[in-house]
Amino acid sequence: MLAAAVRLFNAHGYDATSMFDIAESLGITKSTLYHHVSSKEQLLGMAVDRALDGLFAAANDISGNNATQRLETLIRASVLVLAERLEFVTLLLRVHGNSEVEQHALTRRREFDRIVTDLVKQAQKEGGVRDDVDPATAARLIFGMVNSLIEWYRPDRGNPETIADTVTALSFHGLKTA
Amino acid sequence: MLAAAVRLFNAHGYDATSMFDIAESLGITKSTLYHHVSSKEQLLGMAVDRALDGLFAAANDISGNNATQRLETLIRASVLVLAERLEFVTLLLRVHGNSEVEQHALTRRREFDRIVTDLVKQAQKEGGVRDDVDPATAARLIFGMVNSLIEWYRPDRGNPETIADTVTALSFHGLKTA
DNA sequence: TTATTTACCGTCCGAGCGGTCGGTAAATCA
DNA sequence: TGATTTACCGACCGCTCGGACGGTAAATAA
Repeated sequence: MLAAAVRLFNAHGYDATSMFDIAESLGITKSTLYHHVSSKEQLLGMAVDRALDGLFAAANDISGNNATQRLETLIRASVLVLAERLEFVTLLLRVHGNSEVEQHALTRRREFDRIVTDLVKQAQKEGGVRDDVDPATAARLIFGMVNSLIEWYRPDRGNPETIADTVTALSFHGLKTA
Repeated sequence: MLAAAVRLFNAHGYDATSMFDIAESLGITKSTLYHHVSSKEQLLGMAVDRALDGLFAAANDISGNNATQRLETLIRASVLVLAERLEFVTLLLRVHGNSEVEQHALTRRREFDRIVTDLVKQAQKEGGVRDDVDPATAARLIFGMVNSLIEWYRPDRGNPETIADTVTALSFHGLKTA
């Protein structure tokens, strides 16, 4: 049910998707849908939490001897979470704070950003990451790259590990020939 | 007038922004607004065209002795267009094909993607770009990075040239210490 | 001066929205 | 068995939306 809602939200936009549309796609009526969920916003909240929980689980589970390695681990893990929970993360990344639920999601996203920025900062101190770039900017750009997955990655084309390899390679070494 | 509409579209979403909201922000009535534009969708169309025209102007104007240099030029130019037409490009990148106008924007975006992918492919042949990555994937990832600007870049913080430097540096050399 | 165009407004409309409510029938519990 | 909960439905409500329409007053053109 949540999955059906998220699919429609992503396909036509949250606002453009009516509760009737969701009910119809499930073969039930709107009334029945409201018997199982209390509001449209609740569906959104459950979905973005599913995405955020995955991201934070990855962030709390990173391994590596130093910050540079840990950053690479987090980038790779994030790609895998994006791929695995693609539709939920897609919805999350399109949220823009128009309601309490969305504000809460934004707050958690900013918290995640801070973790990444701190990691970049530490990696710079270690000398593992070039120090001629602003850590916050670098963090945003790298995760901009990671997050772009939602725009084009489709689970039936190419496996997540290969993508994760490409993303980490580009993140650390860029396009230039090795 | 277009600027006011785009600002509201970006702030609250296209669907969530009513023609009344736009009119109110301009100190006129909805009727007057409809005297100047024929529909809400027309406003959207004008805005995304403004963004796409900037991007294609950049793509048609790139210089460089080889594909690798031309790719770098295009990346840099795109960052500057994003910064300059931030609000229009923001709207463009949030469009998802729910109407004729949006479909048309998507088609033009795909055309731009193809230009970039071709450039990466050529650069690989030249040996200027690592050949262990799929060109289409690399193109999408790099421009995912570029496009992430709309999520966090604000014209009053840091100048576009500095950002463009960082983006090209990360694109070609990655995070690793030089 | 008169005719026409331009900018502007208040009012209205049909449609669609999120959500409520009263009720029914099947499943579960005692 | 009877009582209660659960899943489901049709009808309805207040509200907002994009857009249409008829009209007015100022600017412009003849």
